[in-house]
Amino acid sequence: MNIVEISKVLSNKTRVDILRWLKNPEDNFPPHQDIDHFNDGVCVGFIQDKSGLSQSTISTYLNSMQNANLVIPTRHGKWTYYKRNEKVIKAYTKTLKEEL
Amino acid sequence: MNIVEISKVLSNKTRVDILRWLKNPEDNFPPHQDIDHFNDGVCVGFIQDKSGLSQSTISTYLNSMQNANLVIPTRHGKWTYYKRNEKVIKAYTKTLKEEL
DNA sequence: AAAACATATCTAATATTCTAGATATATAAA
DNA sequence: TTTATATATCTAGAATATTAGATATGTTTT
Repeated sequence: MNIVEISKVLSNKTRVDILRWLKNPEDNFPPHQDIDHFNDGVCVGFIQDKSGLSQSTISTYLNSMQNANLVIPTRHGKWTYYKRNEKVIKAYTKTLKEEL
Repeated sequence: MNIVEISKVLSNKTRVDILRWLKNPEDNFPPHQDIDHFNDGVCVGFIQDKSGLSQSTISTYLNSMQNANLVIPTRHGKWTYYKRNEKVIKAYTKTLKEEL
């Protein structure tokens, strides 16, 4: 858990938005077609649509968020679903509260 | 209190270090000459020495931290002292814990 | 008033980030 | 096995961040 690396992720509004959207997928995204739940998170396409940015940009963002261990990807067929890594997110906010 | 702006400040190791040093000035800096306390924080020169970066760089950093309301400057004679803005720092960590 | 000192601002070179289009890869469908 | 679809990666131009030297400003000292 790296404060500077995670802070870099959070220094962009869209990436903060994505983390927030993923907190309540039911409220922020339409239901998936192939699976009837958000257990593994939300597919890239939905996140892209909601953000309004390009596919490659969102893929890059999600990759950086994954490198910082803020999200966890799961492949289902041709889709990749991303969900929050609550453990790391909690560790980060805890560390900030204690050490900042 | 702007999450993205504050996260930008925290996305640099030196700036995070500065905030931490300012938490315990007595432990991290030599005593000031003209005033015998750290009530208004630490002068720029000490922070510069400790960081190892140039005067202009540290001044720029402190300015960005001030713009994000993370630190409060006070002028004493020819020195500028910077101290943490605990109110904003706390608001930030609280918001992150609740909303992230 | 001049010199010295601390800090801020200006300027510029280099590095990094942002962002999208093009292309590659992986999977599913026809 | 060709075609379509979803996502990842590559490439590159524009924007922003990093950083320091030079210079300006404000303050104190002589």
